[in-house]
Amino acid sequence: MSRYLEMRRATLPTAVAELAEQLAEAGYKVTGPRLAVLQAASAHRGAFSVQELEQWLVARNESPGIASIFRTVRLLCDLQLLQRIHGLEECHRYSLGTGHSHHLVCTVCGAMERFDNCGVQSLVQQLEQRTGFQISAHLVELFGLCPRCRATAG
Amino acid sequence: MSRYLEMRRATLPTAVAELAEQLAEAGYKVTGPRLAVLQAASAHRGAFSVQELEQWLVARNESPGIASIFRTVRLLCDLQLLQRIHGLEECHRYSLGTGHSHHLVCTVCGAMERFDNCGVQSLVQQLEQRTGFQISAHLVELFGLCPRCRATAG
DNA sequence: TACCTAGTGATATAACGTATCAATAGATAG
DNA sequence: CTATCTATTGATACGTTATATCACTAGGTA
Repeated sequence: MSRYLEMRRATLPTAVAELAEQLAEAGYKVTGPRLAVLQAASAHRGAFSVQELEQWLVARNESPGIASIFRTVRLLCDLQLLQRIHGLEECHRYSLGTGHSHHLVCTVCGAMERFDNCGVQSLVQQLEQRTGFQISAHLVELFGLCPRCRATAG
Repeated sequence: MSRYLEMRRATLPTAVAELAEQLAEAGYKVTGPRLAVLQAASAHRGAFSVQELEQWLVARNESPGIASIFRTVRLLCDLQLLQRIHGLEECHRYSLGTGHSHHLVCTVCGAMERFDNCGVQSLVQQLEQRTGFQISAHLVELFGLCPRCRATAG
């Protein structure tokens, strides 16, 4: 394990330490700015934007430069430790979590549920036959009101 | 019908004239810049970006200011005459077409097929029961190689 | 035809993100 | 433990996409 991570591990939530280990295993250095971004990300339950991470970090006087926050987010996306969430109007939110998945996002408060099986396989087959395309990726995201906002909004 | 549209109608492709009429019916003025954008949009078969519209218009010395191109694109989106296409990495492309639909986009050349029935109804019901969310919108976009690029790429 | 106001163009501004590059800090060898 | 090497950082310039502002223009209507 990285020396720096070993030194800081006791002060870190388990989830953050595990993510940091995955960084190290992938050959990336575990640095202060990267740990800070991991902490910020794991402090947000649902979907978050880079700006929200920055605000959280600034409020705790732990903020790396904005460029490093973007770089870390990008790195985590590349390593599939972070998922980009696509919205109807914007595509600038992220959520911690491994591998391929989809999101059901509350349009009021940003609360989020992940789900894996999106059931587009038969649609994909059908369209491949009809159009001759070879389909290699898909985007499925759902939007609505979470139970809490549903209650509040009436 | 608008006087200006009546005057120019003979010079316009049918599809453009029909879109212009829908603008007029919705209470918007049919203007030179708006007609120019409609012509540019209908000249592009598949998905296009605002920059591509601008280049097409500049090449024909018919380009309105970039602000008006953006404004018109936005207006057409609001009126559901234009659809925003959400990509895996970017969401800055558009396609002409009415109402709710989805897109199958070639990741190499941008060719596009629209489809209406995305078959997420049962997924939506299932998730509403499981999560308590009230789902009101969805995003379903597919990506792959079109027949032509598939042939070229081997 | 004249008038009113929606619409336009030029440009400033904003949001989101990447490129550059000198300085720094984490990892490794000795 | 220290020196060294290079990945990483921060500051900032830049790029792209898009909206806000505001004086001016042109399309619709009486």
